[in-house]
Amino acid sequence: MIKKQALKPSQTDAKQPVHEQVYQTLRAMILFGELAPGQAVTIQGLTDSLGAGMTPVREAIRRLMSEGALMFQGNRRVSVPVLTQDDLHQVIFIRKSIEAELARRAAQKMTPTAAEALEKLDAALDQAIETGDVGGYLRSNYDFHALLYSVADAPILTEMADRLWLRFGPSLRVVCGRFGTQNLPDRHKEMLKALHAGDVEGVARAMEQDVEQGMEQMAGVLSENEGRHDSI
Amino acid sequence: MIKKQALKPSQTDAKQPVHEQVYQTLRAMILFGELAPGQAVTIQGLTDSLGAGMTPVREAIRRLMSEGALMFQGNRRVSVPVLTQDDLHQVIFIRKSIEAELARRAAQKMTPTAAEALEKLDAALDQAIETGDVGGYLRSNYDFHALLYSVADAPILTEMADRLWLRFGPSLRVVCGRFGTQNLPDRHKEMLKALHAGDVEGVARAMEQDVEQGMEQMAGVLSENEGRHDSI
DNA sequence: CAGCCAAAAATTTGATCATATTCTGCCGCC
DNA sequence: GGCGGCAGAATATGATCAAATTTTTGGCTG
Repeated sequence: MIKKQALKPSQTDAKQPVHEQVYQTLRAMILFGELAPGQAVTIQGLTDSLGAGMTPVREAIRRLMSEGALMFQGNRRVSVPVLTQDDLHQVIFIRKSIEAELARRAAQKMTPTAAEALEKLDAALDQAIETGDVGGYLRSNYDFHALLYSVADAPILTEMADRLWLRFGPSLRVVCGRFGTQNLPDRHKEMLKALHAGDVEGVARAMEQDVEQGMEQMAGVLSENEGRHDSI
Repeated sequence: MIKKQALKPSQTDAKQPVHEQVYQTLRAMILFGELAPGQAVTIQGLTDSLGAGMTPVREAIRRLMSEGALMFQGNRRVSVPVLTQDDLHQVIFIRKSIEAELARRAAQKMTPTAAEALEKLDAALDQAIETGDVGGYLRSNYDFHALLYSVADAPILTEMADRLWLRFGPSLRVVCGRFGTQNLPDRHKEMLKALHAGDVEGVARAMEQDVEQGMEQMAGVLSENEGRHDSI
């Protein structure tokens, strides 16, 4: 079941509308694997656990459905989609293409401030890997990529990349939960080095490899599990 | 203003929920340029013109916003987005990548029935071009690509491609409305020929060129108009 | 006296909620 | 094992409240 946690209008949210807060909350839960693949999501469950009305919750769910983060099961049921092997290969194909381009653009527009922030995030990521902090790893890894996207200044590409993260987020959590963070590939060091050298294509190449390796590893783990019904 | 037209529960829709009908209606209006770039869209306007309640309309709008087909203007106004030169180049990049891959997959899974249907759609497209029927051209062209996607059997790639169509639909309509259908490139003939020859990479190449030429032509026209405020 | 800026009321639109209605799935009964 | 009712959840509506834009009006200045 979804744990009860009221929406807190934290300082950053200021006066965001409720449906936006619900959306952000749900999105983070999916992205960082707090909802397992296949788990059912009900409107009433969310109105209760989030303390919001039905209309905002409905809107948030529709939005996430349209982003592929939630799936409509035909008979008005909604659940977190289970990524198939075939789905994952499609995701891999697009991610490699889009994220390489985003990296290219980011490399051309990089500022010293942003580069420094990237180094910091990468350090946090390393620490999460060492201590085996799965949640921290997922967040740092996403933040690293997200920051790069924001530097790239390409809203349409960024939005599409974000959408893909939502698709494999839940499965990534499952994979990490099962096998730990130790052998996850991390090409961020190479990326940062190429960044400092001003090697645009090098950054793009490193990104493509980072994506490919991470995704292929996921594909390997998922293929072992395909068809099984156990979670975590 | 948006013209008044009640939702008709046509035979195909059968028992679709209202919010789905509203979504489909609005989507088609945007995709085929019945709403101009920059045009404002209000909830109350749609509840009146479509004869639906607020909740379904709200959901449909949220969904389309999340697809990039509608834009939130900050002060809770919603409008059809105006495609900038920069946006368009991002769209071009992804379309080339995704649609080439879709064409590749479609070529491998093509059936005689589907190939025949494609020929028919291409013929309809040619006729629309000859008679200068802009609406017919837009529809046939979309149908041609959509059929190819469905053959490719790659839901995630297809969904992303569809999303991109929604982004440039309104602008494409403007371009066609201004310059007619005569000099629009059309690589469909090459694509069909390669398809019959079983030349998978040839199909992908033809698709990439079809996309590139169509999009670049749009970019050229848009660049002339950039900054102006006149419509149509 | 006319024109203009600004402030405030009024209207329009969006956000949220409570409620009614419809549909789905399940359970018990025949 | 099939059929009908029952419970629960989703869909849809209208009412209500809040925000923003537009209009009006009053005062000031040239």
